[in-house]
Order: sequence, then C-alpha cells, then structure tokens
Amino acid sequence: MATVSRAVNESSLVTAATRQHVAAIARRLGYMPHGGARSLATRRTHTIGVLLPDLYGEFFSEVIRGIDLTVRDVGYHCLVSSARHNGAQLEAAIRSMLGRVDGVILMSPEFTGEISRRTLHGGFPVVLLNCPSPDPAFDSLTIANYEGAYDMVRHLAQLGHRRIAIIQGAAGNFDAAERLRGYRAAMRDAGLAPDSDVEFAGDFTEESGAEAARAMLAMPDRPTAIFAANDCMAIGALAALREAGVSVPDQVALGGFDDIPMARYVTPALTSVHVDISALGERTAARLLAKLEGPADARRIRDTLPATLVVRRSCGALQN
Amino acid sequence: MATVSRAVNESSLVTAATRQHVAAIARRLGYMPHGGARSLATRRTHTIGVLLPDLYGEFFSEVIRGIDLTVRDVGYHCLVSSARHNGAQLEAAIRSMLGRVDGVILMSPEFTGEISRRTLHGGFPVVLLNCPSPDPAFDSLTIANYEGAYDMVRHLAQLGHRRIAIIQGAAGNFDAAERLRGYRAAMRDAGLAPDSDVEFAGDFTEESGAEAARAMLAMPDRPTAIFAANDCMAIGALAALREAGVSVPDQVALGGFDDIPMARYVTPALTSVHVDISALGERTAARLLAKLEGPADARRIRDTLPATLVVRRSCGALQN
DNA sequence: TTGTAGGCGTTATCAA
DNA sequence: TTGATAACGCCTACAA
Repeated sequence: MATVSRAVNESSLVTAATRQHVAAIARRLGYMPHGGARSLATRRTHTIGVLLPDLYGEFFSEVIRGIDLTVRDVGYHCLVSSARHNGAQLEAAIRSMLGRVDGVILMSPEFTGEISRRTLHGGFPVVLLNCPSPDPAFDSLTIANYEGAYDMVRHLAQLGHRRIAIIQGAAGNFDAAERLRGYRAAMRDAGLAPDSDVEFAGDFTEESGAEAARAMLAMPDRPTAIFAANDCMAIGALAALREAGVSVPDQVALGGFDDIPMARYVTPALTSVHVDISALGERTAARLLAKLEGPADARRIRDTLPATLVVRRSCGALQN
Repeated sequence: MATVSRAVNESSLVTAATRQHVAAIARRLGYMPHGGARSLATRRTHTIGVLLPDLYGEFFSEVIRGIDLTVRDVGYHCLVSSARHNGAQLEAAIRSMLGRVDGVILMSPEFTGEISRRTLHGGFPVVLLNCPSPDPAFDSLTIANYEGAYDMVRHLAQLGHRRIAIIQGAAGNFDAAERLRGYRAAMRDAGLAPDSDVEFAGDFTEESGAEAARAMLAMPDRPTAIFAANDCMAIGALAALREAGVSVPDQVALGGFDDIPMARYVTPALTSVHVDISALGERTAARLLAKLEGPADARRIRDTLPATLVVRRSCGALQN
C-alpha cells in the first residue's frame, strides 16, 4: 500500500521496475488516486477558495481569470463561491470551504471586518480583495478608486467645467464610496463648491445611469459635465442623452470608470478610468500563494492597484 | 464523537439540550467541521468540476455564472479549471479533480471523445458542454450554431445579397465548423454557388476580423455582405470598413454571432445571433445535478440551445 | 437517545 | 528499498 503510494507519487525511494509494475496494474484496474483522501492525509488541498459578491459582468470574470492564471501554474485549483455575502452568508460560505481549501481570497465590497474576524480567527490564510476598511489583520489589495475618480474630475474641471455632476454607485458599496470621495476632493481642490443637487444616486446599472441623466436634463441649470461612477451607468446616461437630443461631448461632457471593453466602442468613445482587473486577480493570488508556500510571515501587506485616466471623445478633450 | 457529529449535522436523533451543549463547546474551542474529511466519509463532495478551455471573455463568464447560480441553490460549489485542454492536459485536469468533485462539466471546443473515454470510464458523471461530435456515451448540451448561422445567412440573402462572405472562426474549433456549415447550407439553399474566395480565415479575434475585411476591400468584385462567425470579428471588420470609408450597412451589410452586450452599442448596432449563454450554463448544471441527486438513469440526453437572429442596423434591414 | 468501533483512500512513520 | 500500521477528521452501523 505504501509502495503503491510512493510509485504513484514518483518518489525516488522506489525502483524503476516496481514503479512500472505498479503503473501497469493501476492501468489494468483503472485505478486513479483520490484527491480528497490525499488532501486529508497531506493536509494540503492545492486549492484556494474564491469568494465573490456575485458573478456579474466583466469585472468578476476578469478577476477570476487573473487568479486562475496565476494559480494554475503552480498546480492549484480555484473553488469559487458567489453567494450574496452579507452577514451570516459570508460566514457560512467560508465554513463550507474550510477543509477543502488551503486559503481564501475574499472579495466583498460590503465586507465588514468583524464577520470574518470570528470565522477566520486562527491563522487561516486570507487575502482581502477590494474590501472596505481593510482590517489590518489581513493582507489586502484594493483599486485606486479615490485617485482615479479624483483624476477624472480634475480633468473635467481643467476642461473648464464648473458644474460637474456625479452619478454615484450602489449605496453601501466600497468602490462607490471611494469614488464619491475622490469626486468631492477634486471638486474642492478645483475651487468648486460642493452641491448635493448634482450628486445623483445610482446603483451601477445602465438603467440607473439613464435615470440620473434624465433627471439632470430636467434641471434648470443643467450640469455641463457628468462623472458616472462606472461605465455601465455612463453608457446608460449616454443613451438617455442621445434620446433627448443632447450632444456628447458638445453639450455635456461625460466620463466613466472601469474602462470596460465596450467603452472604446460606444459613440462617442467613452473617457474612463482604467484598472487592470486581471492584474488585480493575479497579484492577489500571488500574495495568497506566497502565504501558502512560503514561510509564515507576520507582516501584513496592503497594496493598491493604480487607476489611470483614459481620455477619449466623450469628455470633449479630443478634437475628433 | 458520534453525538458531536449528529449535533453538528442537526440530526433529529439528538436532544435539543445536548445539541446546544455541543454547540457551546464547539464555539468555545473554535471548532469547525472539516469539509474534506466529511467528503471522504460521506463519499459526496457537493462540488462539481468545471473544465473550461480558457477563461476568455464574456462567454465563459456567463457560462460559469449560469452554472454557479444553479448549483449554489442546492448547496454545491464549483471547482474550476481552465487549462488548455488539448490531449493529455485534459486527462490530467480531470484526474486532479477526481476525488474532489461529484461530477464534471466539460467544455472544450477541441474535444475529442477518446481522450476522456479512457479517463472517464466507469460511471463518473459528466456532462459535455458545447463539445464537438458528442460521444453518445455522454450527456451533452450544445448551441444551435448551425441553425443560427443558417438563419443569419438566409436573412442576408433575402435582403438581396448574392455575394455573401464569411469570416470563419478558429481552425479546429467546433463552433467555427458548425457556423461554417450553416453558412454553406444557407448559401446553397438560396441558390448561391459556393465560392471559396469569399470564405475568409479568422480566429475569433477582433484583429482577424479587421484583416479579413481589409482583404475583402482589395478584391475586384467585393462581397456586398459579410457574416462574421462571432461578434468580435464583426466589430473588427466594422472598424476596418469605417477606416476605409466604406459605409455599413449602405455599401456592405454585416452580421455577427453571439450577440455580446457590445453588439447593441457599436455604430451601427450589430445584427447578430443571440444565445442565452447563462441559460446554457444553467441547463448544463441542472442536468449534472439530476445525475448526481436523482436515480441512476441510463438515458443520455443531447440538448441544443436555440440561437435566434437579432436584426439591428448593420445588416441594412432596418430603415434607421 | 447516546456511545463504540470501524472505515472512507491516502500518506507518514517506523521497522524490516 | 519495501511493507505493516497508525494517523488524517469525519460519518455510520451497531450495540448499549
């Protein structure tokens, strides 16, 4: 029994002859090793858990892609779970992975530290991905939401706009809050008074962007520029503006966030803030793997992925 | 030990009092059940393996989403793997999942039955997703590639086009081959002679679509309509045509396949063939779950998801 | 209703 | 280099 194990695992403590003998018999019997049992004995699953808020859209697809790409090279798998991770659900999701993964990547824009503090006590390896108020007890990677939004709004202000609206992201969402914060800071730094009348609600959907745009059009002193907290809403707004016969960028300048592939293809092409999501996944996975493979390292790392302004036609900075 | 197990699993054979007692001690000790060990004893992992060709783009994101949505409701997880699954790699990927999943969804447009025949012998539950020449030994779901392509080309022919080009998908790809077959059949049925000069090579990328379009423009008797085997190539072609000053749809009609979200937003909006990818994932997952949960059923199911023509401006059928 | 013993399929330990 | 034997952490008869 032990020798079989050694043969299967290509151990050097076994004769080439016996190895081939074992291999032959294994083939004849159709034997295949049982990964679960191996994990139990080995205490390594070679699997990382990926907990996502939901599997919507390009963003998550790209994150998973980055993670999987990194992880597969070293023979790991991804066990993904995408429940709504508010409160007890998150805890349940983590617990259900507990003997089946070596560590976890947790992405939850509505994350509150305490929940996982209870479940994740002990030294269970975790890396937080784009979670709010990163608990210093955990490693974490985030996007430069604040900086990206700031750059976008500063750019709009530099183009001469003084009345710049924002279409906010979903309430309670970390990214949304950070982007709003960046917007406000840029407004202040540009010497523009804050005006809650031009801070429109939204929830990251196209429809909410369209709605906000329509509300804007009904205003007496309509904003001359709009910063939508993500591209979907910007595209929704774009459609609503076109429908109302309002020209972008001539009458209203428009900027989004995320730089989804579609941003380049709408008309006019959408000025946005680019984040390399796949790289975010890669970096996060690499960090987790380091914790798993490398020596225990008490240092916690907090990393931020840069967000860069991509100027296209919709903001009016380009001539054609 | 047994009582603890019963308490944890909410068995009815245990007093409420003892259950709470156990729960209290568990909490104090920070005990959490080990999923792997449980699976080993139970012989059920409540996990399905998902083997994908690669994690590119919207398509796979949507498939996974559909699968996960279906599967999570019944308490299952997804173990995903996205290696290049040609030949031995596929076998290795399956084997590495072998004691860690209850069944597998296998998607591989370059799948050849024999590979898995060897690995998947015995009654290991498998459902094929969009694999070529579905082995009758396996359940399988596919997309109506042939029918969708046929409808598209017939539509173009009915608009009066007689010289209809195709930009083919990647060589060796199942979808690509089926779509080409549909194209040829529709041409034949419309009384149009096959002409290999207008069957352009492509590989599903935007760039390959642009290239094909440029080649077309150089022809003496340029086609008046183009069917691109997917939307990415159609969009690439669209860009190339615009660059050359050729109007779509006035000078050249254009149709794609897949109906990716972007199709609605390019200018002109792209006529395409819509497939509900998420539903494809859902149906496949449901089928696998049925095999896992339900009684053994020797019947093999082969299902095809419909593909429906979506007419937009790029084909010239609409006035504005 | 509870406890005891054996087994799930593998690896790790320790002799041989 | 090989072969027994005890873990790994849990569940499931079976008996109490």
